[in-house]
Amino acid sequence: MLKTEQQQARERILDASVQLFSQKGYDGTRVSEIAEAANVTKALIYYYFKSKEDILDHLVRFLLDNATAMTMDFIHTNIVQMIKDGRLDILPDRLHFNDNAAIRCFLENVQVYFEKVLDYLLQYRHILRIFMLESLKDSKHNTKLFRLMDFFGDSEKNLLLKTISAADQDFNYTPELLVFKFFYAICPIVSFAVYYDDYQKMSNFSDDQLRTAFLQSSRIIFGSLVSGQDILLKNNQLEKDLSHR
Amino acid sequence: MLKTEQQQARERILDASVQLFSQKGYDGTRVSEIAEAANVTKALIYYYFKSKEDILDHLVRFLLDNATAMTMDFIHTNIVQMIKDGRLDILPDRLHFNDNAAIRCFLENVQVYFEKVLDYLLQYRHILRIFMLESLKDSKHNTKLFRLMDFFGDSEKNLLLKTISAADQDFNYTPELLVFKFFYAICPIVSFAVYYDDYQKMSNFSDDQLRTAFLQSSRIIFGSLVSGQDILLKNNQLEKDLSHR
Amino acid sequence: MLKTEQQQARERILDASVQLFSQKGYDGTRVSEIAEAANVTKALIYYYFKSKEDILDHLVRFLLDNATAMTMDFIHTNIVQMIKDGRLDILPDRLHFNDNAAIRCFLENVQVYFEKVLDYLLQYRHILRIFMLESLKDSKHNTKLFRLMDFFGDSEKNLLLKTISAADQDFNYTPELLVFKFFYAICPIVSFAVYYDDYQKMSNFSDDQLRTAFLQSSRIIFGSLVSGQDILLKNNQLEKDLSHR
Amino acid sequence: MLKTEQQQARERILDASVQLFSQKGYDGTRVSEIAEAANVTKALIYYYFKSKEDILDHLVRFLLDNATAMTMDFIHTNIVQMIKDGRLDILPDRLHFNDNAAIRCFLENVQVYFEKVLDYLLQYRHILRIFMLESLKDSKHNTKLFRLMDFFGDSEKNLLLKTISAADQDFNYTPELLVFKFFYAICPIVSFAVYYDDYQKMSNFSDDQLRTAFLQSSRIIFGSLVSGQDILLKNNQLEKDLSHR
DNA sequence: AATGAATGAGTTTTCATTCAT
DNA sequence: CATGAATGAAAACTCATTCAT
Repeated sequence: MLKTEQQQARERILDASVQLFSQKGYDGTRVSEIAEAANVTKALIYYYFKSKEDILDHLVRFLLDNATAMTMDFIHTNIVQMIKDGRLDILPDRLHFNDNAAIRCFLENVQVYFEKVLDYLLQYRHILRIFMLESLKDSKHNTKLFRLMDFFGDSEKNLLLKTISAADQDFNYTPELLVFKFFYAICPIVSFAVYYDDYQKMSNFSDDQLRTAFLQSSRIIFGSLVSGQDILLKNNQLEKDLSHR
Repeated sequence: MLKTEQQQARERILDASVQLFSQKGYDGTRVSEIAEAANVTKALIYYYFKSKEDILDHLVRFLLDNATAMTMDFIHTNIVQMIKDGRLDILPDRLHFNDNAAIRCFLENVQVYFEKVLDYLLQYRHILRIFMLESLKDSKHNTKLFRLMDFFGDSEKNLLLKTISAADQDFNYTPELLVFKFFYAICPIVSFAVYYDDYQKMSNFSDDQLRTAFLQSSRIIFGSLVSGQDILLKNNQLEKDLSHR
Repeated sequence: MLKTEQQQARERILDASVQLFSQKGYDGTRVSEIAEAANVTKALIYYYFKSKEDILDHLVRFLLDNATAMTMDFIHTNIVQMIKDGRLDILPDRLHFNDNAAIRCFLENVQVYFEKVLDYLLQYRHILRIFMLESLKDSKHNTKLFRLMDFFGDSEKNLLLKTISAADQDFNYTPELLVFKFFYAICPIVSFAVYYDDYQKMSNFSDDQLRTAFLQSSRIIFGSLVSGQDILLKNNQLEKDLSHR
Repeated sequence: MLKTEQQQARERILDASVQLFSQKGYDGTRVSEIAEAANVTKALIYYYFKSKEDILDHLVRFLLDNATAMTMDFIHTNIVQMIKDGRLDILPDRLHFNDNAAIRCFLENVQVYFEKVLDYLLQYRHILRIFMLESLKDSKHNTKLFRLMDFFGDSEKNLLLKTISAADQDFNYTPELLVFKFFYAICPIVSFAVYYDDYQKMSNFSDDQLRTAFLQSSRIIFGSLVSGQDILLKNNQLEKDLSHR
């Protein structure tokens, strides 16, 4: 999707759509603009896609499919593998790690996964922006951002994910912690990707600086993805510390 | 804007616009839809507003003015007042509180202010949603969300704010800490307001439960608004703690 | 619909549509042509009508309503009145006239009605042509020509018609006689109206000559509308006569 | 044209066109629909036919050629043969039969011919429907239905037919009788073929029943094809009879 | 003989906006 | 204040046709 060479017309149309939809919104983009940007005729767009909306659907599906694949990969490589190795147990109420090494290993993997997710979101930040734009409207893609944000992908069609998702629910995540996770872990990373270009223009950070700054910020929140309750506890402690200073 | 009684036509038009813009986006909303929803004729809309965009401008200005007023109020009541009282000093590199009581007072005020902001954002979450929708496009309201998010209001036209804004920059906030603040403090609260209705529908929380859960989550992050560096330090500590468990 | 003075725009649109649809068919007519012929802008057409098809629907409904009204009028003035006067009885198996005068009266009324129908069809022959064109396609107006042809109008929505229609079924019309009636009474008169202009151009008849010639031809078939069986009997006789000449 | 086996592409295209043109009209049918129905690509259609209109022309010519052939066959077998046999004379003002046996023979032949025509029209009723659809518009096939209806075929290009056609004009058919013939003989049989499927669906007749019912009805009208004046005379008689009953 | 890709020139429809009253 | 009627400009979409292979 990022090739700029002599791409096939269909891909050029998709690319142009990503650019324009993410800049001007779906409704704000004219099919003729897409045609011009993709250097094809309007009619050809309708040769490849049933309608303007069909283009959007393709983009949404593309992102969703990728996200799903990546999530499944993580689950497989980490959760499932550690369970097989006997280093991790999914108890009714929590993940149980056999030893500190297991915890450390898991945390490192989460960290790696987090960075992979971040890079993925950054790579497709334009589509993500379209996604966000649409999720804010009550369009049919309304709920899909939530799904994506939960990193669960298209869970309805995917049995494995369903199982893990169920497991995650057993995770003793209280609804309150889910609120925390959603608004203080997922929203920031999505926002980071979506506002990346705007923020960069405003701050004059280099790509690397910005990415590093964000990752550093994220580390503050990290542990909570595993054990939010601990964070809350620690933090109460924190507040006391601060106030006793 | 929230009266449902026998409102005047002009207000009904604004109300209908808020609803529709926030549901379908600016471009996705037809003037005729606004007319229908407001129970007026299209022509009357053009009697009260110069153009469709003029309606949007009014809404944006309304939110911005309110936000500005609220921010200035906070600055006055806390920062300025504490400086006058000699309890707070703005040094070239940081805020300096004279004693623990001052810190505690400040933190409490921040907390109160935060809740006020939250309620404000929740009250006008529909307009905020429009704001967000527009900020994601490269419309002329593009940059305004950033300004709003920074609680700086319409800084160009406001000398006092300018001064304070400048002061804030001296705040010894490293650019890295601004990244943290933006993505882990501002984004969450804005997202919370914007996705409030969607999240509630999904989670079946009551208004109170959801608000409380979010405020509780926020407390984790709070201190960092004052002293982000400390949080970062504490957090490194946290990680060590976790791994030594 | 036939005024040529300073008509209202809506009527001019309908008139232009009748002309064009009947000349070029519905599919063969462009909305822009209607606009030009009606001397209005394309946009105004969409101000008055939901779509191109909506125009067609209006025309169809117009003809149907008129036909229904005329049929009901006939039924009232003749059938119902004669029943009230005790001159006509609807028996399970046939119409029973009390005396020859009643038959003669009825036949005269049928004749008058027939001419009224003919003039009506001639007046609206352009709409009828559209009707026929559409009934030949499997459009949604497919079945409506049959209804119109049966002079029963929109029988579903009309209780009185329903009753009479039911009476007509009791009329001892064998299915075979209905075939005769449809193809040798209804088809000719409808065809006459629909092909009127073409036939006239080809034959150089004056309006009066053509109309008279057709009415004269019709008289041959007439009795059969009342008592088809008789005609069939007589006709067998006829054939014998002819062959014995 | 009715084979369903492994037809050649060209025939499948023609078949599909017949189906679609007769269902949706020429203008209402898309080339892509024909392609789909014929299970060929659009491009192949343009390999076999010059244009969409070229397909229609082929169908029209096909029907016309057949009708011409059939008419010529009849003329040859009956008129010409009877003239040769000295049983029939074409006088300047009328057909003259030598004896009753000749009349009887001619009438029988007309009857047989009529049934042949009926079966022919029924067989190609779909093309006939297209024909009728086009004749109602002012397309270039406008006048061809008249020609077909007159059983004259494509008279311009056919010298023999021209002669016969001329003879027919000498036939002492008054213009009034032509009106009768056209609207009460030709229109019914054409309508019967064209509305055959619709009528059948509506009436639940079997093929045989419907055909028989129509032929029976036709017998009433028959003589008039030979000697309309007699029918008219007889009919006046008929009316008197009825009224004296 | 066959086709996937491509298109010019239209088509229907939409929409923000204006205007006479 | 209020509105029904009107519209220019442009939007989405269509379609018969062509062309390179």
